[in-house]
Amino acid sequence: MARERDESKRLGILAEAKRLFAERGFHATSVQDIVKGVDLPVGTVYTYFQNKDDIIRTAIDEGWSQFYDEVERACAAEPSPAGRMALIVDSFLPRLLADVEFISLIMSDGLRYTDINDKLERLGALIGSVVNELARERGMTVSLSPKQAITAIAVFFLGSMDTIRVARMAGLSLGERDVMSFIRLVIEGAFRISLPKVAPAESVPPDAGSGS
Amino acid sequence: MARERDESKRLGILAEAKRLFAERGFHATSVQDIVKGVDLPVGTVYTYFQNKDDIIRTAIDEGWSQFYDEVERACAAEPSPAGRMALIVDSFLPRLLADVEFISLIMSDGLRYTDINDKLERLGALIGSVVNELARERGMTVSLSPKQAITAIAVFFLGSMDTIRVARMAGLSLGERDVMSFIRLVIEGAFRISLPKVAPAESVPPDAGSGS
Amino acid sequence: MARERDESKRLGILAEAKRLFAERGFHATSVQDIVKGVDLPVGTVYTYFQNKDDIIRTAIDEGWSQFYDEVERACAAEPSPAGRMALIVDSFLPRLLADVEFISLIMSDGLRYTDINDKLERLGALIGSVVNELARERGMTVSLSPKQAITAIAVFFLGSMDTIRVARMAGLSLGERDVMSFIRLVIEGAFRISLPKVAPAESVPPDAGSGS
Amino acid sequence: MARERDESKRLGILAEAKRLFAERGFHATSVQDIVKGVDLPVGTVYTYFQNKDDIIRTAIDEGWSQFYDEVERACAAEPSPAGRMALIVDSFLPRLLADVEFISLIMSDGLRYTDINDKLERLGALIGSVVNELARERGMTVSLSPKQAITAIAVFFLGSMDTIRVARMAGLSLGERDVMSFIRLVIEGAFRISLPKVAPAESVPPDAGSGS
DNA sequence: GATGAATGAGCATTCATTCAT
DNA sequence: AATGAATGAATGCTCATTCAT
Repeated sequence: MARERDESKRLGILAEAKRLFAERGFHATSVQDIVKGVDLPVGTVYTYFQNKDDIIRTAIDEGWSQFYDEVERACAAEPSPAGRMALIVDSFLPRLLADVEFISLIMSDGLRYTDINDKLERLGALIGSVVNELARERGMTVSLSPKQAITAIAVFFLGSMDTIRVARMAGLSLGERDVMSFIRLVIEGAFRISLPKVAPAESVPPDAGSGS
Repeated sequence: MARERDESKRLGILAEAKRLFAERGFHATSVQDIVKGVDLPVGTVYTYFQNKDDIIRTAIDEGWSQFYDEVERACAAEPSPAGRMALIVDSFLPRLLADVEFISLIMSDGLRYTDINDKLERLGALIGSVVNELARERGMTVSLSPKQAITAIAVFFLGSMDTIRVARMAGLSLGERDVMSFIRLVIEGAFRISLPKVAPAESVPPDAGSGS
Repeated sequence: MARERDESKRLGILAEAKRLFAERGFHATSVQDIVKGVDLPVGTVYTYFQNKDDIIRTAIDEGWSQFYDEVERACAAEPSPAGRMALIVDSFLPRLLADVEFISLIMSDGLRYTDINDKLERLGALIGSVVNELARERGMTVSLSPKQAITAIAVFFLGSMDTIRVARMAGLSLGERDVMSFIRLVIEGAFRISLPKVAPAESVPPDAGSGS
Repeated sequence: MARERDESKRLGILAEAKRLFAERGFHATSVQDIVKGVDLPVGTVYTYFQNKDDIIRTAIDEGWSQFYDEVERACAAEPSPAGRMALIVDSFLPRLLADVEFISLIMSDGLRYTDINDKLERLGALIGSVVNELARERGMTVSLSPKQAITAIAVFFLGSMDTIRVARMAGLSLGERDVMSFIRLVIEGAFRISLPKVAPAESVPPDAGSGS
């Protein structure tokens, strides 16, 4: 839409901001830090963004939409519930886990700058429906109320992210692999299905694997 | 002979700092903000703490030890594994949940200022042993490896905290009650026991129920 | 396109800083004092200098180079050793003496912020060579070892500066004129030459006569 | 006069203050630094001294009187002018040189807190009279006016101190030994006498050799 | 008298944002 | 539109001195 040159500046600022916010936090990153990392004059930031808050808001919103759109598209293209579940667990969850610092930022400072409500409810509903369909397909009666189901999803999702992040920062001997294998175990146990083994998440490059 | 160090001042600073850190984050809270809330001159802070970092570190460390010591004492006094599990779920988890903002601070900014490794490992080990004893008592074979077990505990623990925090901040219609009931469901399902119903956590005053 | 760096601001800050440092010392002069004297907001200082140390360092380095370059140029343009000696004694020494407070600052606090080693060795070598050439021209054998010569130069140079400064600050009845006449006496006695009488140094305006 | 215990505290504060002032300068040394080094409560300082200025003033005044009294007594006890000169050069000058940082402090910050006028004039007069007597004894006519003589003394004295101090701090390869040998050379040349060689000044312990 | 906590103005420096160029 | 110097309130922290104990 805009000139190519301009959009690349905007994206450069966004990428560097995201990187620094994830690394040091929102408050510990100055606007001057961001432009230094991307070799642009300060003023430029205010051509593309209203203010510092707008940078974090945009980074979250754009990352999230890209991610969510892709999840939705991929799920729509996948005929079987089990396949959709495999997609979520094997493809999308690792991508989120690879970007754990930034997702955590979304869940902390981000909450002050974006409305995350809709986003979470849509994602929860999507996962919830996959879960329900899978249960139905497997001839199981869901013993959880809708609210319990959504709670379960939230606890597993946020718990996974947080476990990885805290373990990494605190130097615990728990990693992505352990969390992934635990999640698979839970799902395989709950639905009595067998999810295919996939390449370990560690092979996903940290900044390319996820748009969020 | 000189004026004596006034523990109530130290605690006042600590409490106000904890409150503000939880509310706005560490960086967004200035030392002047803290003293303003407790009506003390800036200099006083530096009589009781080395610097701003020392405030957060102390708040975390003291809160954590108080909490952990109490958990340990209560568990030691409780003869049956099921009783210990009930204690954790019905007494200690709600206390943590009541102080969710601050626990989250510990798990984010706090990681840069305290060594949380030991703390988490001790807590994980304690809960792990309760889980194991309960399983043994119930005549069950534990199908999880030790690492899977610790992962499970971390995911449930951190996921519960985070779900409540995010839901609260983002205005989702999920609450402490939902998370508690989910956790009970999981435990009752896993061990085929029935945990007694207790008073809802909401009745616990936010700042008195937990030293953490 | 943006506003350009304003060299006059930089020089204004430098001049005011130099004045205040000389008057009260480095530690007793605050950055706010400096900007107050030159009617600029604090922040501006940090556009032109990295920090307070950088101000004193720059003041010393730039002043010294200006001074030294001029001495060197003038000496190179003067054919006879006696003429070079006269130049040093009658033109450059008075300029240093006129700026005695700041030179003293260089020799005290300055030593902690600049590398003065090179500067002094170059100046010492230059004066030393003038002394040697003059001695040779006058058919005298130098009875001082090189180290004794450099010591002599240092003692006379620093002693002159210090005598004037201390006398002025302590209110003694010794002045620039006395020190100058003593130095001339020593040189005239040592080399059996007669240095021309020049205008008294007091006529040199304190801040214009020397860049140092 | 006061109780032994008290006087030792006062002297301890004075010694530590002198050490720190010489090392870091007056402004860079806090009162709390001083008491920390001597393990005394802050309040004590204000029992013995009116304020921080009073510490430096006292350190200078007491050190100076002790030193001057001793010089005067020793000179009075020494019958020959040459002996008095030897005393000054070989005994008292090295003691001052050993305490060069503090003497320099006297000559810089010290000038703002003490009246040094009298001290310098008395010392100058004493040295001046030794010089005169020695000249008379050697059958020489003094070719310097009284003011020139006092200037000469000041330049040599302050120049020696400063040369050593600057050389030491700037890392030049000039030392006490060089300065001492230069001073002897000048005196021996001027009076055609031979001063006895003495133990090198480096052997004088830095803090015991001088009361100043 | 001895003590050391209390005090708050003052310090060097940063930073989001503006706006002259 | 692009630039980056300008701005000054705000930051974490220090410190000489006082004074309750």
